[in-house]
Amino acid sequence: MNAVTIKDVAQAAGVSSATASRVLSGHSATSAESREKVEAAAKNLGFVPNAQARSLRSTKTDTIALLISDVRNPYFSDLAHAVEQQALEAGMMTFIGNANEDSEQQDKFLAAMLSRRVDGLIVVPQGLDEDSEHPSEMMQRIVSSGTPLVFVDRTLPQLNIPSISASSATALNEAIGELKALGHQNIAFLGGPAHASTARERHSAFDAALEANGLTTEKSLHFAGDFRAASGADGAHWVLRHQLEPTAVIIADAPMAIGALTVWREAGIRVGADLSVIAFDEVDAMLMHHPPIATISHDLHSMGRAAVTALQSVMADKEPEPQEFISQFTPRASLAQASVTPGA
Amino acid sequence: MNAVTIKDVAQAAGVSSATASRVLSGHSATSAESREKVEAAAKNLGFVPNAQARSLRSTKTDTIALLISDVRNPYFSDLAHAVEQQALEAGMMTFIGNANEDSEQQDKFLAAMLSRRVDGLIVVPQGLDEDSEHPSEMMQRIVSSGTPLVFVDRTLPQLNIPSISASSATALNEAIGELKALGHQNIAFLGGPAHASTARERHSAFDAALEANGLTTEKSLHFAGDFRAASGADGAHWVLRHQLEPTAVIIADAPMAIGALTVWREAGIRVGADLSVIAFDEVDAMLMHHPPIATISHDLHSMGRAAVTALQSVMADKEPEPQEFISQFTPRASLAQASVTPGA
DNA sequence: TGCTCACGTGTAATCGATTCCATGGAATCG
DNA sequence: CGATTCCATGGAATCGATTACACGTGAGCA
Repeated sequence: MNAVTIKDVAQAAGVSSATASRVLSGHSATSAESREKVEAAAKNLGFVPNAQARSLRSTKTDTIALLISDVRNPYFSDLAHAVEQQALEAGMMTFIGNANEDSEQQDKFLAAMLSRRVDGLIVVPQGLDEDSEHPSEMMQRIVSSGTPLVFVDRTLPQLNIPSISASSATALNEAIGELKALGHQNIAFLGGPAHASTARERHSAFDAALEANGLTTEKSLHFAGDFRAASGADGAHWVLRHQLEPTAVIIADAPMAIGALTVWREAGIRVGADLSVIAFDEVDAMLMHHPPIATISHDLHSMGRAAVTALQSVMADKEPEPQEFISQFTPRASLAQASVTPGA
Repeated sequence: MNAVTIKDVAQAAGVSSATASRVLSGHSATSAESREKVEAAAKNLGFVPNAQARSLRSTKTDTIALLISDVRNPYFSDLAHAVEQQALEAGMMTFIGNANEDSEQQDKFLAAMLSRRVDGLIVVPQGLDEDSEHPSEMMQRIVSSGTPLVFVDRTLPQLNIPSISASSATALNEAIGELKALGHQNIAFLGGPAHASTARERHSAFDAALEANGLTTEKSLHFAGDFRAASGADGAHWVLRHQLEPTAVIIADAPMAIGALTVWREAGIRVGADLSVIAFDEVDAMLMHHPPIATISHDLHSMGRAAVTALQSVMADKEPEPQEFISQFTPRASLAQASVTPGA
């Protein structure tokens, strides 16, 4: 139906298509007269430029792609929102893709974006399933295609790609310090999947914080989840059955925390009395919980904006300055004196 | 960097670009020999077809767009996920756009999609701010552009567009019946913004359910929120101060419910004792709450799939069969005998 | 006055694929 | 065996914009 092209506009305005193009893209010099005529004609005919044709010739699409690992995780949807807003301000559309924590879907999306010749890519990289030496073949192709690329949240250390990430060291130090002051000795950690660099970072920062606070690190107190609610629930059962009877738990993301807290509620565990809980990611549900849950949070809005800015640097052939955000610890009533151990 | 075109592939394979194209798109008949040669050459050179060029000529993009009103609302991110998965199965990419409950952003996104010539649009329409006679000008242009379009979740009654929506009448009837059986008389409703058809539907179904159960509808017990957490919090305060001292509340979506429940927790109201609560949208946080919150939920996965299917019908110039999903009521421990009224 | 320069404009090439059309050779049929 | 059909293929047009290049005109300068 929309058969109105720039030629139609040009004809209606009585100029050539070159002039019409110049007016509509506002680049070269044009006379006030033809500018007026072309604009009137375009409006009149309801001209909608064909983005395909435009970017075929001009080799830019004004589109970037954002690949996240799970749209339904509020952490990533917040990030996506921040990226999208910032990109919009810079006049670019954002393709949001969903890897579903699955590197096959990731590759599919990346292939589609490559084929669409997006101007740049912001990726929360999926790790490598087993073969941790080589990032996925598709990721290699992206890199060798020369498409501007930055990583956000997670990174792949094998590749030398600008990354925007967060450091939880300071926050975990504070958190562990607080727990120790409350008398906790056995602190469990419900972590994320090892293929995510954030999960590894949080885990090692946890160990470092224990040591820095003079507590012993205990390998058996680490549970490997997958950042989803179901694994948080599994972790919650695991905590209850653990022979060291941990009195405090730190959980690596919000969905896992919600899963775990649901199990503890059902089991009659009193969080903030029997068990102290700290969760990564500040989401509204943590404040709804009774008692409210202490959190370690990232400034996702800033991270999203920083990722776009870094990408713009790469697109302009500049070296983006590396940036690391510091997470913040917020103590709340979910922290209590270590006293009774949770019954099974 | 990626200067490898189909001509390069053709040359490397020793055939013409026409043959190469035929092999790679798998349409017309090609000999086994050239098929083999072309495929080898393409793989060898790392050929990535240029989607712009392809769709410029073939006038299809294998891309649909989904416009939702808030990515950070789990309701919509679930819907987006369902749509995306279903579209992927049908070989189409999905552009997810975010209206932010704002019709200016909606229009911006729609314009971009129109310009990109997406094959179809699935839209959760924003209402009209004041001028409820005319849907936004951009929406009119979409319609007159002939781009296949379906509405999902919400609808715009002024336009005759296929819509996939949910009916909460039955579920609300059950819910109100249950509340009445528990002795509740004054039931408050924290609703959504009037510009959303779902908010209107839920509100009128609420009134109808009251009447059907022989309770009187009371206008002053309706609070107009905006589907976000902050307005839920406002609504919660409003409930506490209400002179009719409602003993039960129904909340129109999950973010508002979380906002409201946070306020009530802070105020020391015992949900499931002092106050009975039912929330729309089944999200994990509702089960985490102590006590778990009764919900009225939609099958978003099916709705998302149905939307894609309906869109495919429209794209094939067929009339999609209209479909309405029935929401489901799940009673939980947040419902209690009406007894004490909540103190202020 | 003559020359250069800048500016607005039109013509035509171009981006990278798909696809219409013509062609030559093989296969099939009477 | 000659005619017809079918199939694989190459040449060239095409999609709708941008843009390199050329041209004419009027201003500025010596």
